[in-house]
Amino acid sequence: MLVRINRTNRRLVDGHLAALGAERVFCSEFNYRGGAEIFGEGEGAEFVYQIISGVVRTHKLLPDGRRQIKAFHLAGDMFGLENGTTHRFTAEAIVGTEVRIAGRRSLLEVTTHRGTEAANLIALINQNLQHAESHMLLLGRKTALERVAAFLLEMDERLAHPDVMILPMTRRDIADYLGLTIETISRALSTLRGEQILRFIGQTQREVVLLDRGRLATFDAQ
Amino acid sequence: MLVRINRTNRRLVDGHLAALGAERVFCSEFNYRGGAEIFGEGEGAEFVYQIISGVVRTHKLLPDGRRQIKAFHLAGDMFGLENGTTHRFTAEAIVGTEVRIAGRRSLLEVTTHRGTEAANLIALINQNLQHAESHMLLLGRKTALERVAAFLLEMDERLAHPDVMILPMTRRDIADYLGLTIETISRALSTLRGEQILRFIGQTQREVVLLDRGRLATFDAQ
DNA sequence: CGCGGAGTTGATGATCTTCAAACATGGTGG
DNA sequence: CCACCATGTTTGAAGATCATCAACTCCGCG
Repeated sequence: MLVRINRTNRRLVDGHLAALGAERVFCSEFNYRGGAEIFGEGEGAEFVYQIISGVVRTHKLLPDGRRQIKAFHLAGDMFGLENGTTHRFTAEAIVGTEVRIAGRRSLLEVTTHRGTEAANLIALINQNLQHAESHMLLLGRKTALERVAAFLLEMDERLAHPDVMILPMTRRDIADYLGLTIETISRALSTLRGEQILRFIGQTQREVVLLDRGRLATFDAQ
Repeated sequence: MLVRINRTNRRLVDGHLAALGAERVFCSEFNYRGGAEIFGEGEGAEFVYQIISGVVRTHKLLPDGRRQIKAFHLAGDMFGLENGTTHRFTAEAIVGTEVRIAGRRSLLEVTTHRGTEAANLIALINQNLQHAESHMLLLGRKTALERVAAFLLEMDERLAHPDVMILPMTRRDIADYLGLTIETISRALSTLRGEQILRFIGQTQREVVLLDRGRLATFDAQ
């Protein structure tokens, strides 16, 4: 998986990318060999890409090597557009691939200085996208215990780390969120309780105290 | 899960929704009881919602009742914003919930008549979101055979139903896309071949002929 | 009090993974 | 030219994880 970039030419092109960023977006073209990395997770998101020909895969990795591919991108598809300044995925060419590249900043700024409404809207949809993407990794590659740990950490985070976390949803809701069954949820919670990572308040089993958030995080992958 | 909507009042409010659609978006407020359906999958997407207080879940259902919850929405969260005219999810209040509502058309048209670039950008991100959402259902609730059938149908669709479908990715790529192992992919393909639904051309096992797309679709759920 | 909904726990079972072996292909170098 | 090796794929056997089935508790409520 060596990175081998063959720059071919730089010229203004039209197409979907141009339609997005309008005429002032400068587009150039690149070629990647099969197996080449186009950008890596965590790298700065300088460019947005559109495939002229070839196939690209975008994926996330867990530290132990488990991989979740988010999508395969074919000719005409765009990828690499992020809300923030870093890529949330790694993109690799599967076969020899030609891409068209536009600067991200010019593209997003087009909308920004046209008014904050559009920018806010894009940020909002992008948040949803980001959440869906990380949930795909959870559903595709995490174990039951990892999923439950991730769920508890997500809720704790979103509820601003309360002393007592009151879960508004049933075990069935949690199960259907995490792609498991209610019994598996219950067993995972019992395991975490046995590990002294959490305890329940009252009889309802919906009020949770996280006793050790750090150790809980080690139960989640990454 | 009866639908019990208690309309409380209608008045102009400020907040994130207003920030999105600017001042001219008319916002009203509604109350839902726990268990109430706010909108259903497939219904027209007339409104966008922001939670004032309470909790909402959004989910997709398979015909046999398997459910995948996409997200839990808490106070401050927005949901129900779709690219097309219909909702891709069902939204239900988990507990008593107050929401702020804005008309979708006014909100999206704000960006549209400000320039097509922003609208194109939003459409693009929304496509990614839509794909991620349906993939979450696949990863959370579909069996191995259903996933492979769905994958073949997706590729067939995106390659415009070719006579011979040339898969550019390895079995490992397919496995990591579908949240399975290469052996399971291989076994599922062999099963489908045994069912006379597909056959391989040549020795490479990457060139597939779909012999019965209709029957293949029955192997996928929904 | 009885009933239903929600949750836990145990026993069993199915699906999918892991481990292993075999085979084909394609490239490399003697 | 062919041995050789890495990569990719299929298939079988064994094993682990999670699902299913079932029993039980707890609670709220008419």
